[in-house]
Amino acid sequence: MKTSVGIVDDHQLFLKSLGLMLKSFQVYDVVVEALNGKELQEKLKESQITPSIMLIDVNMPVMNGIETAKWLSKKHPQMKLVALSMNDNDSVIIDMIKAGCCAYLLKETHPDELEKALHEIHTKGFYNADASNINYRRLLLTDKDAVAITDKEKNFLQYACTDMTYKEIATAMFLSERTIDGYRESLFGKLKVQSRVGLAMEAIRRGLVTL
Amino acid sequence: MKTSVGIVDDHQLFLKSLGLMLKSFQVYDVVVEALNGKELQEKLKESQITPSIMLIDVNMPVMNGIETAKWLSKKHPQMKLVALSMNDNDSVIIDMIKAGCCAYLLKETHPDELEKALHEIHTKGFYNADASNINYRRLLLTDKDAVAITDKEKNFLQYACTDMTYKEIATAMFLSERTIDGYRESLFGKLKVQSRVGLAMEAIRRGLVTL
DNA sequence: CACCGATACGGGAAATTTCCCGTATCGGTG
DNA sequence: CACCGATACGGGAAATTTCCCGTATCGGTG
Repeated sequence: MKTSVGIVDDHQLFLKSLGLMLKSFQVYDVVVEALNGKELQEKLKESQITPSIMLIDVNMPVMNGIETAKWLSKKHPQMKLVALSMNDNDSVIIDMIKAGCCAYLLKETHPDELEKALHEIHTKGFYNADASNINYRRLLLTDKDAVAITDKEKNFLQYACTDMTYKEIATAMFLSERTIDGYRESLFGKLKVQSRVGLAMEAIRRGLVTL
Repeated sequence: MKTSVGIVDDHQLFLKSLGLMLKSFQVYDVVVEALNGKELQEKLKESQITPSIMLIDVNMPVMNGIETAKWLSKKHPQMKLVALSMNDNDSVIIDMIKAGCCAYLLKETHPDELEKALHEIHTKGFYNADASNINYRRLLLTDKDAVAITDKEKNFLQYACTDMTYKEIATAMFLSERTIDGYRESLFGKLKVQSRVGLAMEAIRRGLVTL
């Protein structure tokens, strides 16, 4: 019997063609396809299908890969989750692993590696992309200084990545300039930067704000 | 006889699976696959193959989509070029069209639309993604204020998207602070921003600097 | 209830950014 | 050769950012 696989990816072309590729591996059946986490939730509930393996894109509208992985690992703990992404942004990899993914594959992976990965996940339960250049040591290091950013700070970050002055931001957030100043100082420390430009860049790099 | 197609995309998974999808349309033969423009150049020269249609990803390392499209339209003017991208960044679309692409498709396009597009391109020579939300009016408007950015300015932009102060940037570029100041002022005008943060954001948004 | 951490805010100085005023050189071009 | 646009640079003021000093409130928690 073939192994059932689900795919969630907002790029339809990739979603469908990856499905074709999985089928070409002969041993997999694509039983669910969705464009984002929300759609996946609905399809899983409706169809009562539970694939053994789920390939999850990280960047998706409506409901992103991290939320999706969290939901799946809570709702279907036996399901093997595989994160699929284009950028090898460290903090995102960590988040996906934390959210319950047992493997992280880049989209520049060779199909053969995908096949090998899926096979190992199915048999051994995990897969380490040793061939890829993911540096686990660096990962753990960055994890150590992975920091908790409050909702208010995140909100401020959005404004900080803007042409607005701090005074304008304060007005927009209905807060005093001094309060804003506190957020800034706190974030400078957390993200290890020294200027607003550095802050904005780091925020984008970490995916804390969407451009 | 089947129509010959080439694909250039740095994401191997996408490259290969898209190839499978094209084959599944029955009337296309994928004759060349490359991970970037440079590799494509070599493969085309070596094999002496000239596909009728070339699908070109915009974001690629080594040699990106714009350069690749320019080279192809000069070297193989009869080849139909199709830009393939994930973001619908206006200025990039314009650049790809200018570089000789006769169509621009997003990766979130549905496979049916891709099939339709390829068919139209093959028969009529062009394709307009009317179903997609590309707003041509907006495109032309942004084109009007598309501005020429000099190499020096681009170099400065890289530094501006950094934690460095202008003084440090000046030192790093072996120029006076005043000269740097001129670049800044010029770019503020060209990109219509009023602060360094705004400049940095716009630079990233337009793909002028890579994060 | 005393203490603490999170949150909000004020005053002010130093550094940096932004914007204005100029000048000088240099390679075309009419 | 006079003129012009591109490039490089200097001086200085105003605005903004960055960083320091505080204080006050409030919801837990020992």
